[in-house]
Amino acid sequence: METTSQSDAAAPPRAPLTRKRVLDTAVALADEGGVDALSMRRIAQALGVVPMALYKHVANKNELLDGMVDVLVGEIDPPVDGVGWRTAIRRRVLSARRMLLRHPWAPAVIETRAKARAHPTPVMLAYLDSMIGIFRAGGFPVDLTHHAMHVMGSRLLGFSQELFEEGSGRGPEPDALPPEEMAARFPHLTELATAVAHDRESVVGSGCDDQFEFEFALDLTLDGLDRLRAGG
Amino acid sequence: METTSQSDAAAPPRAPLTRKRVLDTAVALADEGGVDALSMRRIAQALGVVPMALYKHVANKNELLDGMVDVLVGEIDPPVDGVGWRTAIRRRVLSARRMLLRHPWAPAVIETRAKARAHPTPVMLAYLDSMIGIFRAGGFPVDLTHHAMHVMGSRLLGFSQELFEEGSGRGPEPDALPPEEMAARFPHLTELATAVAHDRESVVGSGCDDQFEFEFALDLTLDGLDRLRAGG
DNA sequence: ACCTGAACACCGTTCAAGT
DNA sequence: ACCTGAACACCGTTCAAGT
Repeated sequence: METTSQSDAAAPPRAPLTRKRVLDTAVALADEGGVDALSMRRIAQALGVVPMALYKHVANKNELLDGMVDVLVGEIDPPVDGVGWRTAIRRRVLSARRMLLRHPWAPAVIETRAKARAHPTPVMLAYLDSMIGIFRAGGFPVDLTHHAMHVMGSRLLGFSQELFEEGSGRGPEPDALPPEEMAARFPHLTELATAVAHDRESVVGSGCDDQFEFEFALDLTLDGLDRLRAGG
Repeated sequence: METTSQSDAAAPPRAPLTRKRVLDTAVALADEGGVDALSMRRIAQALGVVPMALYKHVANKNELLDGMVDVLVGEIDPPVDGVGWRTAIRRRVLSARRMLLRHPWAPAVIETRAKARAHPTPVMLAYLDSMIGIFRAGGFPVDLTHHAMHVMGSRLLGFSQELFEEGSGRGPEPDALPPEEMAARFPHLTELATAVAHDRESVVGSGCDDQFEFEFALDLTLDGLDRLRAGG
């Protein structure tokens, strides 16, 4: 195959390769053919680039998947002011659902990413923080907000299990944010995490009691169903 | 490498290869190294068998994954009699949760399998049918049972989205059960499906209104949270 | 008729050789 | 210093050649 020109007027550089272009192309390919059909080689081909060129913008395929999830979280509508917590949460969750319907491969990828990484990306943290902020502004005390986030879990982003597992002794991740920056950027998340940690200061693990949270959510659901049943 | 013997007293045949042995080994390998580390070649190696030998017992890797999910569903405790619907559902869901904790790779696989297949395996159908049966026996009318199954969705088996998508015009699957067998083996499921179809006989699609179901579950959850908040 | 080794068309990623 | 082709160690699956 011949190049279009060998003169110094080179072929149009087709826009420089950027992280955003790589991630957007990856998302588009996954939308078309599912995540199984997604490969580094195919993304490169779609961008008219040699496979190795991608590695300048993403460390490896796992990090590419993290980046893709960030793109999706960015598609969720930002919270609206002045409408009350319930309307704000409801709109946000329905926006997240619309995003998931556009990208049916997303829940499975998010599920595996949440299990594989010790902690979520900053984009994900910002989403969770903003969601917590809505509950807090709506008059929910910290502990009920904590339960509420667990209850909403599977509806917030298509997760079925807990949002993020504990680091489980793997030690701090290399790309963890310093605590001060965490507190500054994600104040609601920090407040909640601090309250939870203080709550169980005498317990070994500083994380949530996942079993309790699961049963709390389950009982809330069963209560609701029972009420409907009794009401006819 | 030499064979242990060339005499007619052959090496112990290590138990004949069966579908169950293939699936159990696959589940064990996934438990150890995650689903990414699972390959046909590795399963074969663990069984001391040539890779192609597996294809006598599973059609391909996707069908292997379906079989693995069936193994997991089989680990959920059967329903208990004489305890009331609420206790029965609660125990069952908590048993499903324990299964998921034993196999952290399961939700992502179930998620992808539910999206890839047009309909669930008979084992999965039996699980869902039995769950519906508990609600019905507990006095829930069919339509409320329908909503309840959607509400419980993500807790029933770690699904986040709808349990199974509509066939979406792909036509009947080759391995679909004939309607009479469906009705005989899964009576509750059939009753519910019939009621739903009748409900929307004037609508084109015969499936559920997923959007309605999602909002129903969301509002049930929000009602419960609001009640707790108001109660202090 | 049954089984299986080699082969095919892929993968993600490394690395040394080019510019 | 930067970029990249070939190569490495894998995949799932086909298929023809063996018994």
